[in-house]
Amino acid sequence: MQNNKNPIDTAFKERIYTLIGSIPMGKVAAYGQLARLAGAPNQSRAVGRLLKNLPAKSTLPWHRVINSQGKISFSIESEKYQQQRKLLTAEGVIFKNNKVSLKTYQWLA
DNA sequence: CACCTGACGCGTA
DNA sequence: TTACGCGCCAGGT
Repeated sequence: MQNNKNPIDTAFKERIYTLIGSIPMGKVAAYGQLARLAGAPNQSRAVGRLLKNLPAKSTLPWHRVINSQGKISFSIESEKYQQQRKLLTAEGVIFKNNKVSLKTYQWLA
């Protein structure tokens, strides 16, 4: 266990993980949206870092997290882009001109 | 220690 | 609608 870790950062991380885990299949959430729900409105980049450092063994639906433009935040040429898009398409998310419908975000109030 | 980079987002032009 | 700039800030060089 890491002793002097900042409890606030740890709590933030846990909240983000919980939120991501609560995203229903076929729906998505934006980095900034999650950060906001976790109580840290200007930390969208922190959410991105969390996912980047996410251990491969994790079962979190990281692919359901995209940016506020409704697009996947990887280069359209990258393998990661293709992988994420494939996962989303497999659960019914429709892409139109590389973007998902805004309705896809409506998984919460 | 300075400087760059990035799984972001928003306001302006 | 697309293009930039700036805020934010942990990590890497």
